[in-house]
Amino acid sequence: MGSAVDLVKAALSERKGLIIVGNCTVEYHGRAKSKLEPGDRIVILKKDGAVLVHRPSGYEPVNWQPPGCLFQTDLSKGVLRIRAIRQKPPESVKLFFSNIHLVAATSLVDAGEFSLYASEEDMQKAILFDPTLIESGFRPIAYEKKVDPGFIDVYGIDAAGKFVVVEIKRKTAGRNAVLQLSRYVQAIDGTMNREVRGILAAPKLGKGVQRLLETLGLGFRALDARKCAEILTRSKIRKLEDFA
Amino acid sequence: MGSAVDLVKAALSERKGLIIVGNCTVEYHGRAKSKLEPGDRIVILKKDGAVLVHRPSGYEPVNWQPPGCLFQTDLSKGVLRIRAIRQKPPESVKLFFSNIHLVAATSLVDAGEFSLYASEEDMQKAILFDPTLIESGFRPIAYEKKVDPGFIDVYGIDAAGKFVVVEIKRKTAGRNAVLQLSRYVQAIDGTMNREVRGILAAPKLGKGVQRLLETLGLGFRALDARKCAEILTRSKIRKLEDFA
DNA sequence: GAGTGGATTTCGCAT
DNA sequence: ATGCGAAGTCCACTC
Repeated sequence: MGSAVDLVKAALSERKGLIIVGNCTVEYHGRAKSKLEPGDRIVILKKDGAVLVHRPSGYEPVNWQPPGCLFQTDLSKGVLRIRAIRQKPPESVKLFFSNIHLVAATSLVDAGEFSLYASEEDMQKAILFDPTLIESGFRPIAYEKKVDPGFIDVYGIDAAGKFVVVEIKRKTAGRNAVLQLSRYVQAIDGTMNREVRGILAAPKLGKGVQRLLETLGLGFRALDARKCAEILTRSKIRKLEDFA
Repeated sequence: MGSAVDLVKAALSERKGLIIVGNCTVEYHGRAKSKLEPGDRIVILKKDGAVLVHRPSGYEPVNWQPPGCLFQTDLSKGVLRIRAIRQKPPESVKLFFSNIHLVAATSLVDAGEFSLYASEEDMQKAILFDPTLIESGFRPIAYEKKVDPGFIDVYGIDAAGKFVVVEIKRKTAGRNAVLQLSRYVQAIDGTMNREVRGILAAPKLGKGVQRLLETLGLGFRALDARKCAEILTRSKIRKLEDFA
């Protein structure tokens, strides 16, 4: 236990990462507060001040802090105590280890690039690259256009010269997506003397959403994020700025 | 490396947890897809089939799977390969370790209870326990009352016999909270022949929200989640059902 | 099984 | 700094 404390102290002072596996309790005070009774957990303290406390099961950490924490540690009556303190918002996570199974100080090097495909942004790029994904004759004018309620994903003119507002969802579109699109159309409609159409581009519609779309006079275009990613792979367009 | 593979295989077949620190690449295919170039990472495979791939910095895992994955592993040309496969939705995370710094098979026991205080639900409970938190003379009738647009947090009658709809936010209330409250008031108003008031209970209001509230004729009551938690600590009320 | 809303959400971007 | 919306969100809960 004593050697574990030394290792922990050394690692924290050297801004190294730490992995600790052992029996502990956890207290959290901040935006909310929580208490975790004793049990075996995996704790990761990262060099940027992030904290993760993982139970043996589950995806989410039971306690945590985003990057930016300062660490304090000491040994008192056989209990290794670690405090992670955050300034904004003022929060703290306190760990009390009564038993330690494993401690590892790490100096990890990771410069590997991470690439994610088939996000909503990919769908947006694909539409700008090939506007016929929306409909024949559609010509985009702008993307991320600011209007009162928020940002319009894609905005343009159709074959007949009408304005078109496109709302993109990478998953099944629900009521909220339709209402959002509707608000955008209303907002544009109020400033234009030309007819404004709204088109929802998503892989599919939730139950009853089709009816709502029709009621509000909005359109739908089936569009799959994966296919959009493939279109981009075949094109040379990589950045949104390419369409500026 | 060979011994690491044996340890990994043994751990996975015995449904133990695994912690692996080493240099790897990661591929993800599923709802989206991603590629992570080589670098040092901390990988946790939990006994329930959860996967976490952590970089040396940051709160969020760069790749992951929620519980329910099946694991496969093998060694090929000095590369330890681990595949985590999920059925619904069909997804996979593939790890390729070229170098392993640490492997630990774990059999963690964690039965410790976790308690979280000061959630939105706690504010709701506190209001039901002490309705004067809203205003003197307020009497709650129902909570989580279903109306067309959603659920009303708390619903009751004020000192003058008017209906009151209370919308609770545990953080600063924004425009959406006001609009949500407004929709609830409209919905109730349409079914009642009595005047309906709307009160937003939150620690504070976002910018411009005060004006919006006034425009819509709605009220505001400052209410702090921490204080609600303390009130509940002093009371014996623990479950919403206690107010049924 | 799908739909809805919350989260100690976190994160990123724009005002 | 604040605000707003997306996320491979996850998760719990209702219909």
